[in-house]
Amino acid sequence: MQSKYNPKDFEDRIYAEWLEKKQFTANVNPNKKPYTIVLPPPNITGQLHMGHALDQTLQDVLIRFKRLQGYEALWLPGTDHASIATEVRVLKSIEEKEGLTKENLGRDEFLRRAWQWRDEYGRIIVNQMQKLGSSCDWEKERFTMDEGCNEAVTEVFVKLYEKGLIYRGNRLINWCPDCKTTLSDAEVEHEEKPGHFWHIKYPVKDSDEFLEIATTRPETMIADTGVAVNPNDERYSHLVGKTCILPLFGRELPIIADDYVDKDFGTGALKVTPAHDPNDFEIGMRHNLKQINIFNPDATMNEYSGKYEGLDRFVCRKAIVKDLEAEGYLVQVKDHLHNVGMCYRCSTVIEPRVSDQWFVHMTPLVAPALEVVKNESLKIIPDRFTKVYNNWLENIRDWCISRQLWWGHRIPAYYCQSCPEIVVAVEMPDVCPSCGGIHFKQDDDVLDTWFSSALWPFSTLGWPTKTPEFEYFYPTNVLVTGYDIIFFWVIRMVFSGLELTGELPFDHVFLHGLVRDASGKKMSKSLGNGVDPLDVIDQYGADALRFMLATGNSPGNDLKFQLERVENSRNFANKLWNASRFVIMGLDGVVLKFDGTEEFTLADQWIMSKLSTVTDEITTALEKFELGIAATKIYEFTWNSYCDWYIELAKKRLYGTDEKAKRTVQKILVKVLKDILRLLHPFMPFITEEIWKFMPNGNNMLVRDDWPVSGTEWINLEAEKNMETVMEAIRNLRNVRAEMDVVPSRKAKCMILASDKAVGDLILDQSEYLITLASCSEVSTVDSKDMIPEDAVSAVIYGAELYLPLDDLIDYAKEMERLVKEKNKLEKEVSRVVQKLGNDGFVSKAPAFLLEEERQKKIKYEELLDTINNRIASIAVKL
RNA sequence: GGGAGUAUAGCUCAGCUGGGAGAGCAUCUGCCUUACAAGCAGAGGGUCAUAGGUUCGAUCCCUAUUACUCCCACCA
Repeated sequence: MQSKYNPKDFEDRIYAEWLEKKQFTANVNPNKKPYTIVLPPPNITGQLHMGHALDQTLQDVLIRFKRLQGYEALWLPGTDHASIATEVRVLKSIEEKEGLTKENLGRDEFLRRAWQWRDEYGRIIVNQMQKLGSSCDWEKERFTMDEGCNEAVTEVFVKLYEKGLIYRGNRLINWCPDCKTTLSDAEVEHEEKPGHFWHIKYPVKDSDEFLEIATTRPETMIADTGVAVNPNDERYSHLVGKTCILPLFGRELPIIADDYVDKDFGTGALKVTPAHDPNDFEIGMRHNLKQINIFNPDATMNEYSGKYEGLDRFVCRKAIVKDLEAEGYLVQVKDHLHNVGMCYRCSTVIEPRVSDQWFVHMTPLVAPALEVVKNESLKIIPDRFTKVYNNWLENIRDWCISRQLWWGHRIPAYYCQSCPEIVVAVEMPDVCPSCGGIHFKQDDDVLDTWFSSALWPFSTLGWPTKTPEFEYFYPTNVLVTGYDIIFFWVIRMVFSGLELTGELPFDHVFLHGLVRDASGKKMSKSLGNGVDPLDVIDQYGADALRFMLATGNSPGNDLKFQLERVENSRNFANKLWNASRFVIMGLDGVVLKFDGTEEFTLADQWIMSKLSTVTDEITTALEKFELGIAATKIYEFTWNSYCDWYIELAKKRLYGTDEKAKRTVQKILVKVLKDILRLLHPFMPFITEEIWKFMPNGNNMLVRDDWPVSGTEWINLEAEKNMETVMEAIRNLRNVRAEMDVVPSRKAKCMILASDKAVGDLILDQSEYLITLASCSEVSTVDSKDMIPEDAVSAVIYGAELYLPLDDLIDYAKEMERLVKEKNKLEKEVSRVVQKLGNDGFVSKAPAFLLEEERQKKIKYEELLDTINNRIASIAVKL
């Protein structure tokens, strides 16, 4: 093994071995319990970013943990066709390279290009995931538009249609004039933007009165078909039922009364534009108002707009305002902040429009989805997002699922060319059931990309066919994804799974946050602040990146990406690498198995006891999805307990001549290291696998069925306590020496003056560690102060004073300073304890163990303080 | 207009069921001590946002306030 950890030497090779030995392949296996995660399929729009790396790291930690625990663990990978996003990207790239448009290409050629795109990016994505170490079962890789998923989508559409849950309706929908397609409500992003309130006079017919109307969108007046006021508004009640004249156009508009109108907002009079505003649409329905569509698909004005025809909507707005002003209809203009809906893909302002579309009828699907959260069969982590989940479902409207795009699942609806009949079926029908006609045309539209995503947990396992895989692996166990797609995806999977399979698709949702850059901004291509996971892997290794991502934050919180933290993780890997190297080099190829004849030292008992505890804690943390806690624990145990202490404590025996002692310490070193590798493997799979090869009996791979069990028989609190005392002594000695500026090479005698004989004996018994770790030349006990030379400094622990005679090296002023500092600290502690114990409330109400603890502390601190005070007194005379 | 989150060391963040505040980085001091300078040893640094409340006891629970962030929402 090389002295520097160099992940490039082995990461790719290890991954290839895993694949070759089919370590990630999951099979139907009645002898094992299944554990399933389906990967949130990345969009094939481009390369993976740091957010994906986070998402996948969390999943990989969980799936590797379960695989090690002995589950038949399936992590099913795949990619998403991402209908609108991909179509936009592909078209843009074609336009840039060849100057061709969608229309130039035609549907078939466009689709051919899109599939090419998919193949290319699908490969890139798989490669990236493998670099990261994702342990997916690649043999089961899926794509949302592959044959099986296609079949599932069609089947679902037909089924839901037949059940009345999908219908075709003429409704007001969100239209993106740039993408030229409808969008669901979830796909519209709202942003508050400064705008204006234009107050316009609408003359009342056969009168010299005017109705003053306030609007933010004057251009839509072309489509006005009424004016509404509140029925209780006395200012206008005499006008209800009359007619007013649309300025500039002269059309007559009925004045109606509707409760929707707020008397106190604007002027209390509302122009009604049923074809281009959701509220007006509803009002229009109630009052039978005409709908006039005034926009072309690209949101330029259409033929209804008279002289404004052909103008862009915003240009038209200016023109109309100018004309209104010129003709004296414009009363005033006010600044106004209002919410503007925008396309989540291209940020173009959405145009509400009436149109024939396909919808999912949501009401019947909502109740079961709410119920599973209420009765806790579905748990969302962290819990606070259940509120978000509930709130969305409670206010949901029907889901518009048809898109005027080409890249996607084509809607299985067939229009008879001889009569108005629409047939929804898996295959194109032969004969029209109404008129007997034989010519059909399939609906041109495709489905919302999230329609197929909603089926992902089961369509990928073969559903609607009840394959053995589906029966075995479904329902899946946990869904890991970002909180930003709760609406788009998580909820839709839940209600789809419940409706179609009768089961929850997963019982836990584990949500993580977004990855931000070091200054807290969202990473994005347009801002250019994205960090490419591959670059980081190239520089620091995949394990370092993974470890940083897994420890960076707590569930549901955003994570700031900091290279220093990756570096720290890399250093940790290096630490482990070198510790392993040290252990392995010391083995001289001997087979090591505990045989019951070993004599364990205090240090051995201590590390084994700590190992048992930490194993237990890590297992529990992982089961509770507390990955950050688990990672921190293994980090601390490895670095602090194992490397900083145990290896140092082991060295003397390891280098010594006592063969038996040497073998014992080797056995412990190896045992603990092997468990560290197992516990760390979910987080750092590459390095742990690589080191594993060098372990005795490490010829198998580490990946499966090898999670350590916490050996409770090793737990030894007495040993832990005693070892802590020894460590405390060592720390104090080091501290004293450092404060006195005594170089390590200068060894000193250590004389123990024990007030508690047990402590004195313990230290003396473990004195070899004071010699190796605290630069002591020899250690001895003394019975009284008289036996200690004049020029000595002391380290005080509970139950003993440790004196270091340092002769000329002692600077008493410094020593005094140190002692006073220590004294102050102790006085604070003592007064705190005294106060606490003097509090009747505490004494009578606090739990007994705590009371006892405090009493012990009081005794301890008072004794320590006493000792320090004596020292101070004796030094004072020397100054 | 509703809802949520965050506020802890100079920076980035942990802190599980209330019981003497932690890590990494940065800073200071000393060390090439035969696994590791991507290291070792030691040190400094925090009225846990503010004000109340509950409690014997609050960083943690409750209320209000402030600041920042985010989500949802058809008042034109």
